Order: sequence, then structure tokens, then C-alpha cells
Amino acid sequence: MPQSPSSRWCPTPEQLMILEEMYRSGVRTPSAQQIQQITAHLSNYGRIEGKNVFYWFQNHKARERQKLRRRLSRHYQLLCSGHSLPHHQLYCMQDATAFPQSRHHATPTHSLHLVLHSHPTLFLPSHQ
Amino acid sequence: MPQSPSSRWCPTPEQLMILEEMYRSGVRTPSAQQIQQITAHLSNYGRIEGKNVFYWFQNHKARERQKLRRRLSRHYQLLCSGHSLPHHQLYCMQDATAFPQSRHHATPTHSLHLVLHSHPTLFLPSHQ
DNA sequence: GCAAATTAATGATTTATTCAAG
DNA sequence: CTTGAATAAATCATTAATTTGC
Repeated sequence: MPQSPSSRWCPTPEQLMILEEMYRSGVRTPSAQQIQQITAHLSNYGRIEGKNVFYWFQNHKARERQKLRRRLSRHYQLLCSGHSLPHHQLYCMQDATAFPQSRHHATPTHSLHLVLHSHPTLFLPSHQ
Repeated sequence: MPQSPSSRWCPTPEQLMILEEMYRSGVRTPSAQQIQQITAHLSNYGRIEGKNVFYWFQNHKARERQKLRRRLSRHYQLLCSGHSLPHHQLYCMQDATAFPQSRHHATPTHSLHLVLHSHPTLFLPSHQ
């Protein structure tokens, strides 16, 4: 079975990479002309039509936003649900209990200060 | 000498099985709380810290995705290798690439967008 | 069989993104 | 326009598998 006559466009990896690269470099809602150029370029890698490009950017933009919103709301739930401390302190507590290597006493102000200055991943004991 | 001071965490088989089972059942980017719980549970089977759990899920997720992508592109290569669909009938899309930047008047992107949004079939070359 | 040498896996770091708040 | 928060991608580095010659 060479190919079932799929009713909808299916991007090849090359097409997908190019589209993602364009998105990464700022393209969000390409104009009609841009869409036509993009389509022409991508058709070197497989069948594609303008509407596919149009829909791809629409969907990708929407889904990126969705992802971000889900992440945000999940974290807000975490932060707001009850007594739990924010990530920073949770991980500090955990590291402290599991690994007493760094034995700086927890002066509240200082540990908080350290926590606030730690980096996004929060797991890196030695950083930058 | 109990153990050579290994510089990095090395999961025990039990720990690995549990982590993989969690991943299989949907855990991808566990929250701080989840990481705490998982770490507490896994430390019954050997030394482990929160950051190890965090890194494990990061890496595992990324590498599973990698595997999938490689499989996909190999699949595509196979599909396309026999096909040699060089260049389709180049619809009016292609011609459109050569379109001189419609320099009549700068059509505002927004109105263009609206038009496209209501009629994506405008990008269809000939039909449907 | 057994280590040294080489390769494959994978833990840990760094870098580049994302959206949206300020 | 800049920055905060949270990754995901890319990369570095070390451990485990394995290959190889003896």
C-alpha cells in the first residue's frame, strides 16, 4: 500500500522543520503573499497547498498559547492550593533532607535570599 | 571503602522500573510536589534526590520524542524514496511566488487576515 | 576469559524558545 | 521593549555495554 488517499495534508519532517523554524523566527500570521511563497518553497519537499500553511500557523500559534496557559494554571493551582511552598523552597527542602552536603543553616532571610536568586531550574547547586 | 564516589546518580533497577511505569502512565513534567513524593518513594530503593527525578523526566521525555521523530522521518524517507514525485503540477501558487510584491497599496495585514480567515479556500489552486 | 579500547546510553548543564506582565 | 517564569533543545560529560586482541 503505497499511500492511502489521505484526505488531509500530512507534513513531511522537512516541511515541519521549516515551518517551525519560521515560527521560531517570528512568523505568526503570514500574509497571503507570504503564504504563497512559503507554499512554493515547501512544495519542494512534498505536496502542500496554501491553506495547509495558513491552517498550520493558525493551529500552531493557538496550541503554543494553550500549552503555556495550561502550564501557568497548573502552577497557579500549585502555588495557591493551601500551605505548600513555591517550587524554590520545596526543592530546597528536598535537597536539604536528601543531601546534607551544603550545610548552611537556614537563617530564614538568607535561605529565602538564596532561593530567590537561584535559577529557573532550581535544581542546579552550582550554576553560572 | 564502601563505594567509589560516583559523580552522578545511577538509578537502581527498581527505581528505573518505577520511573518508567510512571512515564508510561502519563507522567511527563511532574510538579514540585509530585517530584517530592516520587523521590520519597524511590529513596526506599537507593539514594536519590529531587533533581535526579527532575532530570530523569526531562531527559526521558526529550529522548522519547527524539526516537519518535527519527522513526517518523525514516518512514517518510521510505515512502518518498520510491515515489519521486518531483514537482507537481505547479498550481497558481507557484506563479504567485513570482508575483511582484503587490505594490499597489499596502494591504493592511489585518484585513487580509480577516479575508483569509473567512475564506481559506482562497488558497486552493483549482478546486475544493 | 579478561582488560584495554571503543561505542552507545544517559545523567547533568547550558542555551534558546515561548507568552505575557510590567 | 524588557523581563519573569518555565521549559525544551542542544550540548557536555560520565557511566555502561560492547568489541577486540591476546
